[in-house]
Amino acid sequence: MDAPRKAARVTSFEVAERAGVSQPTVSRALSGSSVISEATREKVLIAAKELGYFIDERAARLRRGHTGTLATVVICKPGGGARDVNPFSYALLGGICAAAAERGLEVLVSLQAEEDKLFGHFVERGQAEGLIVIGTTANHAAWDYFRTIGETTEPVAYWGSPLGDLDWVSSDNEAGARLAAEHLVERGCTNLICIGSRGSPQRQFAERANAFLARAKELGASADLLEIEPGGARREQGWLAVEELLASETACDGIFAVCDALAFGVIEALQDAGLAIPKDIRLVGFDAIPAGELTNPPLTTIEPDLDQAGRLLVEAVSGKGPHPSVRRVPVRLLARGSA
Amino acid sequence: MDAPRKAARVTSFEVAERAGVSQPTVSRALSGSSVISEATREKVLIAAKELGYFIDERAARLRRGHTGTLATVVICKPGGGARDVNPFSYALLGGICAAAAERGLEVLVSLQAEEDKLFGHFVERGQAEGLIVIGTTANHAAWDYFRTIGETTEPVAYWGSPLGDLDWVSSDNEAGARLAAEHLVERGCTNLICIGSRGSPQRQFAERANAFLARAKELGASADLLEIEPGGARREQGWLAVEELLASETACDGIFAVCDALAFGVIEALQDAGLAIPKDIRLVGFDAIPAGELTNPPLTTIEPDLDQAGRLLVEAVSGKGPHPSVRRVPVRLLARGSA
DNA sequence: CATAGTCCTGCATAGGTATTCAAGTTAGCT
DNA sequence: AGCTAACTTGAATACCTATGCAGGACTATG
Repeated sequence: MDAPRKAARVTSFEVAERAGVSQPTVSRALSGSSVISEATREKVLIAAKELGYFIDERAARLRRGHTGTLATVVICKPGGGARDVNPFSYALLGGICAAAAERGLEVLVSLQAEEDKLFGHFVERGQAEGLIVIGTTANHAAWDYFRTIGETTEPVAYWGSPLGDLDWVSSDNEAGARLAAEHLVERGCTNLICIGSRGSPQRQFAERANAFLARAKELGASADLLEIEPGGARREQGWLAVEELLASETACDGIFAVCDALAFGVIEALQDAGLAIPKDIRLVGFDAIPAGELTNPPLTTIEPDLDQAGRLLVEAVSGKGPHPSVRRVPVRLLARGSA
Repeated sequence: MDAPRKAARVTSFEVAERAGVSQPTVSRALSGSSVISEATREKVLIAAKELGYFIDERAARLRRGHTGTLATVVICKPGGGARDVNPFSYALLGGICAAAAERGLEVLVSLQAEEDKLFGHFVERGQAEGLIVIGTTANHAAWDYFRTIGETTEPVAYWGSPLGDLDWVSSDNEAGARLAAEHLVERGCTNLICIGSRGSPQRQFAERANAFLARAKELGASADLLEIEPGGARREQGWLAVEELLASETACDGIFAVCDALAFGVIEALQDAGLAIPKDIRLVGFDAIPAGELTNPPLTTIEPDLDQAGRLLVEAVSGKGPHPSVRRVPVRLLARGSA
């Protein structure tokens, strides 16, 4: 009873016939780049519009041999899946999409936690020319898998790879951490605590922590690391860290949390303890996720240039040459209320 | 000097040769569904693994005639682009991805604000079988465009379409708004204000506002609408609405903001005015975006079941029949601190 | 042993575009 | 007018897989 909804595709042959030219001419007229007389192109464009013709990307890509598409895998937390993604990953995804659009590339996004059929293989299956891997570093299995992928010759770029000698892009963690230290010291803090981790797989966190501690000491402040349990950076961990800090009665008037998610927990814990931010303790985060505006006080944080980040990632997988390198995205201090 | 990195693709013919069978047999062995002896399948799988063979999706899709892919367009704010997306859209995207994965579908995501080459046309160009449109309703040009798309025979589903008689899915706005009214009245509020809009294109907001006002009055409370400027639902608008409310000296002990983003502005404005939440005024939002946990107090809100939302959207574009309908996603009240 | 039936595999082809190669046309120049 | 060069177009084909169809091998049954 149901009439078949799929109208047969309009092909370039039909357009050609209507325009009174050959199929290759249609192809050339529409791809635009080729040498085609303006009159002919006009005819073809009109015929195409009249027939409602659209290039069949399936065929075009097969023939062309490439797709103009860039796959982005957002590694999710093992349990949570696509519903529990760090807002920073989404912000970064925005930067990637913007950069890809600048270059006329499409973006195929996969939010995945467990390995399965859909997990990667975009490049091998000819669906994309490059692969960008972002997301939580806490999913070891996923990172192991994508490390393997990257060790083949495929163009893969990682945001903050936790291991291997692969191309990866990240915020300029050291510069950001130094900015945080300087900001706190300038505002009179003398006893600083860095809440973070030096252990794998949080390589980025280690960079931030080390640079913060070094710069703080350089500036004459005392500075210690309060180590969180490695693997993931969640609000609860920030909360627990402050619990520990207060229990130990360590002197502290300034805290640097190596990522905003931790900082959110810090705010909560400090307020639970009746401490005022920034009066009693100043706080700086890292990542500048938008939700940082909502806390009370709003979170002062280090903001990476995500447009630049997107560009570097896209460039890394679009470029031809085998140039393994680590690229740093510039950061700035985003002063809001907490420090 | 650079050796060409692109190794020529391994084709099914090469696998066939190595396995001592024909190309069609390879195809059948790998697609799995067909009738192939176990011994032959084994041989083929081994040969494929040895050669590092992957199906060329470009060719497979051309031959097959479909792609197993679902395009999702996130409509962005005209100026902001991919970097200024409502967190709710991302949460919804998570639900869509999860639902698509359940069905073995891939998701092609496009974050776009301006109409250009990449703006849609996924289905027409044979890149996807269905199109899901989500995102801000404030981008009129974009919605106009996608309304046109939807009026052709293509399978398109919208989240909260502002116009037309198209398939669309949304939260159960009326049920949610009633829950909000009941919650506030149960807690003793008698003078309620709804901050929202009844005007197009925010059809969802109108549903929420109307249902809230009706239910509140049903319960014997006074309830009025404080209309915001239509188009977009931003924090600043919530802030301005409270300004206006306070200036008018309207009695008010409970506020329902038709979306969380507005509610964030409400919190800020109330606190600026020295009013305590929930002591002086109770507040309920709508959407349950994760950032609502961070405000002080955390935002009580209406939470739609986004897994269900994803499933409905995916189902709407995967299904065959032309069944224009509006589907409602169940909601629940997420009681946090603000009411 | 013959025949029907079942199961598996190979042959041939379609799917729609981009590109190579060659041919046709027109313009430019002496 | 004659020749060359530049420009434009068409014919044929490759890209790689999935599938309709037919045929071959093998089993079971009479």
